Amino acid sequence: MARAATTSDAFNAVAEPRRREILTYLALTERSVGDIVTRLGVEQPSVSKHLRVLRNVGLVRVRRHGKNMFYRTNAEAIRPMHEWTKTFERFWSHQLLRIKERAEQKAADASNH
Amino acid sequence: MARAATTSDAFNAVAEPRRREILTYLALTERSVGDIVTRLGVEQPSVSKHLRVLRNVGLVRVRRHGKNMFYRTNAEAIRPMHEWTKTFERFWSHQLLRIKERAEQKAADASNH
DNA sequence: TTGACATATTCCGATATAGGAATATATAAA
DNA sequence: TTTATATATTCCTATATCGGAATATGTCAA
Repeated sequence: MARAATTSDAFNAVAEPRRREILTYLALTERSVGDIVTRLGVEQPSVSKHLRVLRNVGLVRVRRHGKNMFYRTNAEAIRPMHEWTKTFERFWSHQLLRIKERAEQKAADASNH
Repeated sequence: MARAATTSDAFNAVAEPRRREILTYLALTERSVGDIVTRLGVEQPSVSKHLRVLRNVGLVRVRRHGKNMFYRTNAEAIRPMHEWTKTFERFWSHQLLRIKERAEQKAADASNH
């Protein structure tokens, strides 16, 4: 067996940095493929292929208008990733707290020479 | 060029479902490799290889105690993913709001027969 | 030192990429 | 209908995976 397909879920699709850039760019407004190409400075076929992957996992939606295809981010599809990472939030808070406490302890020890 | 290495960053490492399972399991307490093996029901070499990847990107920390290696999740390394997904939070809220509004409008239209 | 246990690494094979180049498809304009 | 523009797809190749099987490494105990 090989690595899971990029189109198997949002986690795999988003592992590619270019695709994250595209999602960020398309979050506010829909954009044509040409706009994405000039914004990212990437070859057009490359952009189309990335969009294909994003579309397959529901991370973007498309609309045709004349010769143009307008893509926009479907934020809802990012939500499961947010939820998963969120479950670790309390742990990094704890870690930071412990680091802070240790630093303060150290400072107190130092002032008591 | 091929797909980026799983060890290139947290996004790539976490794309693999088994590795997400491991991180979840190791979030609360450190665990030995053997514990992970029995918990996940996966071959030991497979677990060791996943742990290797997670370790390379800083998602887990290790400590040796006798014959055992105890791994624990380093939540801090998940934070960048959380931050990235968080930037889309307001968009899915908007989308949900729009869906809700549309549903209410539809209900109102229906009641006005 | 030898044996037992815990974990890591290597070798294998099938598979899926990403980018580049070339080309195909679709729509509008002349 | 031909031409131009926008986008998508195909073909190519190098590369990195994942799981399984076998084996290596490391540590403790007798």
